[in-house]
Amino acid sequence: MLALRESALHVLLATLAAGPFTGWRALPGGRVQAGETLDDAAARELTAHSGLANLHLEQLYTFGSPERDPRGHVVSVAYLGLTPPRAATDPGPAGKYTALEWHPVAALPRLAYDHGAVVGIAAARLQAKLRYTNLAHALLDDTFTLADLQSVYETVLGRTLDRRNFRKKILALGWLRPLDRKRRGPHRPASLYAFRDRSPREVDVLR
Amino acid sequence: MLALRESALHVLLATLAAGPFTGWRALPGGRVQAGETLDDAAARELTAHSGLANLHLEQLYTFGSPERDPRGHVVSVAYLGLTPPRAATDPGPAGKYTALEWHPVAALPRLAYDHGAVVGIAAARLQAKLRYTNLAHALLDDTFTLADLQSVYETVLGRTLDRRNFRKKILALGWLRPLDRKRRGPHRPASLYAFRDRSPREVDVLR
DNA sequence: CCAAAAGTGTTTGCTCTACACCCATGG
DNA sequence: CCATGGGTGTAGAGCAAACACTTTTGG
Repeated sequence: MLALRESALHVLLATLAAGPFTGWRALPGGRVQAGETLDDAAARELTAHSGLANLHLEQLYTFGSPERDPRGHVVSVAYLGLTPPRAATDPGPAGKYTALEWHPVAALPRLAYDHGAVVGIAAARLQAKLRYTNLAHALLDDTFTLADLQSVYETVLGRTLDRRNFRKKILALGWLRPLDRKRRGPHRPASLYAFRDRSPREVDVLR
Repeated sequence: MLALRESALHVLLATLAAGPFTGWRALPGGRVQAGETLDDAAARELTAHSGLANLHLEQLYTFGSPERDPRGHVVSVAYLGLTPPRAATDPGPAGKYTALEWHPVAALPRLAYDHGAVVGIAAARLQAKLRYTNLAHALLDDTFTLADLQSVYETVLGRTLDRRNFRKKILALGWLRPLDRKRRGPHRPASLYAFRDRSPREVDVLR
């Protein structure tokens, strides 16, 4: 589960209460139940642990090296989840974990199993898909300013973008619907926007 | 396993000798063995059935719908394999299959399980990666002409490309090493090329 | 000498990039 | 009125697309 908090990429980590890595941090997860789709299992596990629901979840990669779990040969199907800011608060302890907390990806503790590598692959996938899809919607609340949206791109891509060029390009894509509302604040109010459509769209680029 | 034969995308299909889909066509595969990586298992199965070895193999997607196999809940990790023309001959019957044959993807028979969908996802992945990686090397023999290479792109992308622009762009990438040999034929001989490096490279494009 | 594929440059339009100033609001 | 972030246009460069003729060989 990835989210942006204070302009930094964060990942939701669990503290393990049992097993060979007791006390270590790891990605939350669980087993597929009989008669259940992999997608369903990922959504069920996520909701059970964190209360988060209805978020973007997509299959990431399947890990099956025999030595990844000291207890035996386990195959794990990793999922990439994305959370908008309003849902990205620490859920606290739940079920089999003694804690569930957001950690900045740039400064992670050592993770149990091969989960450190999993986070790296997830971040790379997010960065790649942001370049050619409308996936940014999954990291934003329903309404947002263009500055918010630009911040998503800048944080994930790891560099700054020219504000005028960004606005031109992103508006030309036609993905956004301008709202009649403004976000008030200490300075000039910013126009609010929403995505017209959250279903996947591909494009030729935001470099 | 995908390959290009006579300028058409083909897939290697097995004819099942047992099970609920006896006589149907399906993608060749098998079970992971104890102590074995998923990648290793894919390579082992491929070699065992077809004698093909040392080819491009990458994880494609993991399928786990409970209803995909009538015998029970099976999770399959699908791999995308690519074969150069010289290896893409029908391997004939082997092991648990009564036949192993290349079929054009454009006119497939009905496949067992959900394998029809798997082939569709594989073709889409191939098309996407051809656009931004040097993956074409896996579909070509060691030496080839620029016309051969252009044909790979045209076949997989499904449209024709301007010969002059194609040559300019592909040579500008620096991926190719010109050889001192020519391919003789009924017409003007064509210069032969090889890939300098078959390790994965990404680029901004061949549209 | 004919058929067929190989080989090669230039022009045009478009897209991306770089860049600076005024505006609206809260405090 | 001041500080701060919001909002906007244009000019130049680089890239992609369109396009036709000559060359080389085998038969």
